[in-house]
Amino acid sequence: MSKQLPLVAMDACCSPLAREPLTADQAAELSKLFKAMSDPVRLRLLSLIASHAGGEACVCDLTDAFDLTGPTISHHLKVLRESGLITGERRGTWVYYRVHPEVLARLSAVLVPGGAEALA
Amino acid sequence: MSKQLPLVAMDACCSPLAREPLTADQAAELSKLFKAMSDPVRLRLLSLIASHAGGEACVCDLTDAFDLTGPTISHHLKVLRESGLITGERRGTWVYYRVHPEVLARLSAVLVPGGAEALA
DNA sequence: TCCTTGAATAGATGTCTGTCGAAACAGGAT
DNA sequence: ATCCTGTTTCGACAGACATCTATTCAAGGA
Repeated sequence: MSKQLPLVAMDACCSPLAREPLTADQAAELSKLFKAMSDPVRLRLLSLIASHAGGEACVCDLTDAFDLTGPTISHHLKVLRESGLITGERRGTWVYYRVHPEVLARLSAVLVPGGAEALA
Repeated sequence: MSKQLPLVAMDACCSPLAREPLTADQAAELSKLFKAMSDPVRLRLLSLIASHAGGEACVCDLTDAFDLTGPTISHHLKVLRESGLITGERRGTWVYYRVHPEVLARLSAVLVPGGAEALA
């Protein structure tokens, strides 16, 4: 549980969608992030974690918010983790997740012209 | 070809992901947009259209940029159209597409805390 | 009118993905 | 050591999706 840092969105980051055509590689990288967020459950998970007090939430909190089994939630968390959007850390019995705000920020910047400057 | 205006992203728009948990409905709407952008080809199409001179591109320009058949490109354009991200207009022989920048902007705003203000 | 070209639709197919139940793993408590 | 609870992994299955070929529709030009 240590190699899922923001490997993505580092080079495919800073050129807004509308400034010049994405290369195939950039598009492939970005699409992974969007795909991770293309599921309603994962979006709510992301939002639950991001908006939770202290910036982190334990899996137990998350599971209760859905009519889904534990394994399904765990699967979605894994997708978010492997996309670099969140990280999970085990502390004792529970596992706590927190978001990587930089990744969200970069993604946000890609969508709007001049969005890259907002990161500086 | 007229009812695919920004039906989405109008009410699920303005509360950043990290401020409060998304409702199931908001997540469902947003996920449609992200799903539309979760394909590399569609991302490149979006970028090609958005960055094209005059803010619009005809299908013929787009098709040449990929090793894909016409119907496949047409399919992807339809997905983007039905998600409200682009609109298409026929002028004579060719069909021209352009993006809806507001939708991209709202999406961008959802991702970052305080992003909603950037729209005002 | 007919033919040609650009674009969309229809149908088919192989792959990916969201979900589940069952089982395995990790820590703490008894 | 043994159980109990929280979390992840495994295997399976139904539905969704990207792509293709063949066909159809739209608009001009001969």
